[in-house]
Order: sequence, then structure tokens, then C-alpha cells
Amino acid sequence: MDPNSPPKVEIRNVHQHVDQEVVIEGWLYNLRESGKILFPIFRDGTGLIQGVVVKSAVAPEVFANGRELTQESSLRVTGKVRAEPRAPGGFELGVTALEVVQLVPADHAYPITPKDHGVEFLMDHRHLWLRSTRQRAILGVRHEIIKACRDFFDDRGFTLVDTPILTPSACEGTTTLFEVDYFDEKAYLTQSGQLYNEAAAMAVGKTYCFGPTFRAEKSKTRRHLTEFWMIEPEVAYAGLDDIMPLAEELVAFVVRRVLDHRRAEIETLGRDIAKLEACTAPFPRLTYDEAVEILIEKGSEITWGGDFGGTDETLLSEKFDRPVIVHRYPSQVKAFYMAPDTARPEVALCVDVLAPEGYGEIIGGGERLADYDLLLSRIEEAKLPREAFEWYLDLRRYGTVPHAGFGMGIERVVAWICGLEHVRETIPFPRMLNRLTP
RNA sequence: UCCUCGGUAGCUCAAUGGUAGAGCAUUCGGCUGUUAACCGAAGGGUUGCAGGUUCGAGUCCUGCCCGAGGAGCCA
Repeated sequence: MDPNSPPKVEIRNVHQHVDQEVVIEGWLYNLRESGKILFPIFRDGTGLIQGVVVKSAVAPEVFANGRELTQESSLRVTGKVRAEPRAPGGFELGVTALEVVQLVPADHAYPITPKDHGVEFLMDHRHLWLRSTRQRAILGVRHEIIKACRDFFDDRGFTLVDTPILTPSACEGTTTLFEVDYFDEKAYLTQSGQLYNEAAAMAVGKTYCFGPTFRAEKSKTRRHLTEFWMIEPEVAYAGLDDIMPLAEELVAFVVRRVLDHRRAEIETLGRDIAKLEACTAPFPRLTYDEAVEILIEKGSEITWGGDFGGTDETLLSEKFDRPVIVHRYPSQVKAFYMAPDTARPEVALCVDVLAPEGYGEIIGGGERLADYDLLLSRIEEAKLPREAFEWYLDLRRYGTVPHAGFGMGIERVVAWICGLEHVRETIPFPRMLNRLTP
């Protein structure tokens, strides 16, 4: 490369290069023209900048090429950065040279125009939709949330132990699992790393896993995906009272991190920042019993012993300005491995965290059954195939200890923090009941 | 699986049972500071599919397909 050629600069950094000539590698976002002056807007994945091409000030071919540019054509632009109050963002690029890497053919134009589109059309073009400002902001926040979760656990001495995606048996029954053929044997896509996490916790003390999980439920709501990502910590020698503050601190930490590092993205999304600022620990804590009382007061049809529906979760969360912790649900609505409260065996030592503003359950977890005999009887009650759980029972045969953990659904957290209507925008390529492409 | 709503130009949407239209996008022309630029013109349709009622169906009826939201279930 010519040592005298201008430096390549990311658009987010152009403010450091005012009055310098730079090269930007990116795509055409939009083009406005007014006779002998063009206003192409460039994007490069880090931001947008308006270009200016004045016919009388550039070589004829630069102006001619500029006029031909189509939306999302890829290009290398050379130009001088100027502070310009009339330009969106406050800076603009006085274009001196244009290298078109690929010109999008005008008779086969980029399908996503700067106007409105419907959900189905955008989802069919998800691979292109990701280029939009809003989707880029969401990707940035998602990245920050994931990084924050990992930093949170790493800084507290947790070891990341990956759990398998292909599993021989169900964690909580096979009806909601995707079945795959595994060399003529049945296998299933994991719905949780939980059971393997318990084995890992006995090895390293504090562990977490982070990976995709799969649910074959035919759910058609704004809160459901068939493939979603979950981060699951598990701690040896821990009980419900250790795990509740851990969950609370994690959520508060993640919100704080996004506010500190991704404020621009949050603003781009039009999120009400004050509502996120309010989400500091401690969070209100309710027992299931107290939650049911509140719900009945608010007119819910719920009776003691039933699980909360989506509207119940919304009703509860509306009462508070930050996430709310609900613990000690009836054992009958929880998984077989949940430890009962010895003081009240009909309830489990479990906890859910409900996000504010009706975003629903973002965390579910609790203390695990550590006793061999109790666990075995729960497996039998649930009519689960004992052979498949022999290795899990081994964890209770060899040095069993009280232990607890939880899982946090990344997409619901992203939807809540970004203030999105639907979880389908929180993951790059969502998998839903009616959506396997692109 | 159930309930509700929807499917008309590439996209977003109009159209009392009576000649299928607009905006955006595309093409052509105009404009030296535009801000989803603007102004003028042109091209663009098997109204989701299959039947039925009617002189006449985008519109009414039946079945099916596809989508959206919700319920159940869950993170």
C-alpha cells in the first residue's frame, strides 16, 4: 500500500481526524442529490457519516460514479473530514475519491428501503436487516450483556465449563425436546445445561455454562424462541439464600454495564433510560404466597398451587420499578431436582426473577436436591427413565453437598434492557415456531 | 392445539358488489446544502390458492395455505 495514502479510519473515530484526509471502507446507506451536489451517506458498521460531492470541486468521473451509487453498494471513500453543524452527527466527509467495490445493480435494488416494512418481510431478509442502525444497536447491547455476564462470573472465581448440546435424555421430560438421530439412536438437543453443571460444580466449586438451549414447544408469543441462549451458574455448598443475592447482583451489574458502555445504543433504541437507572440492588423479594395474594388483589384468577401465567407476571412486575424476586413456589409446579423447604415441604427452595414492565421471567433457579433417596424417589414419581439418570445419581453417591444455581435467558434480558416488543430482534437469526430461515 | 386479526405493485397501504389506486423503491428529466430532500414524467398487478353465489367478486360464502398477536408451556 502507498505509504502516502490517507489512513483508514472507522466512522466512530472521524472526530479525531478533523481537517485530515481519510479513507472509509463501508457501504452506501442513502443518497440525496441536488443538481450539482451529492449527499451520499456512508456506513461502515461503526456509524454513519454524510459525504459531500460537489461537481465543480471533484474530477468528473468522481461525480459521475457518485451519481450512480445505489443503496448498500460497497465502497472505499477518500475524503477530508470536516466539522459541519448541518450534517447529521456533526461531521461530514468532503469526498475526493470513490472506489466502488461492488455496485448493487439498480434493476435488482437492495430490498430494505429507508421506509416502513412489515415483520414478515424483514424477517425474511434478516441477513440484510442486521445492517440497519437499530439492529446494529441491539447487536451491540447483546454483546455487552453477554460480556458483562461473563465478566461477572469470571471476576467471582467461577470456571466456565461447557455443557453438551446433544444429550441422551431429557432434563425435565422429553415432550418439549427436539429429537435428532444420533447414529440410529435417539438423542435430544439440550434444554438446559443444569444437570451437567451440577457435576461441574462438584469439580470446580463454582461454575457456569453459557450456550444455546432448545425447546420444541409450539409457543407463539413475543417472549419465546425455539433456540435461545442461557447462562447458568451453579455453586457447591450454596443454598437458596446464597443464590438469590447472586442473581440480584448479576442483573444489577449487567444493567449498570450497559448504561455505562452502551448508552448511545440504548438512546438509538429510544429506551427510557430512567427505568433502567432504577434497577439497582436490592430488588424486592416476595414469597410465592405473598405474590399470589397480590395477584388475587389485582384480580388474577390464580389459586395457590398454580404457576403464574404471562399476565400474572406482568401484573406483579407492574407493582415495582425494578426486577422482582419470587421464591418458594409450590414443589408441584417445579422440576424434580428442586430441593423442598424442610420447614414447609410443599414448597421448593426455588427462585424466579421477573423483569419489570411485563418482560417476564428472566431467571429461574434454586437449591438442588442433594439427598440420594429423595432424588431417586422424585425421579420415579416423575416417571423418568432411571438408567439415564444414574450418572446424575452418582453425584449424590460420592460426596454430595448442598448446591444451588440458576439460569438466565439472554434474549429476554436483551429484550427488556433494549425495550423491544419481541425477542425475535434480540438474536441475530431467530428460530421460532414458523421461522427456520434465513 | 385453541382463540382473534390479516394476505391487493418490489415495499407500506387504499379501493359502498360496478373501469384496481397512492406513497416509497426503480428508470428518465430538473435543482450547488440536502436531512426518510424536493419537483415533473414513465414502467410496474393471475388482488395467497381452489371452488361457489352473482349480469358483475379485491369485496359475499366454503375449504385450504401462509403470516401476526394472544392462550397453554416456559427462559
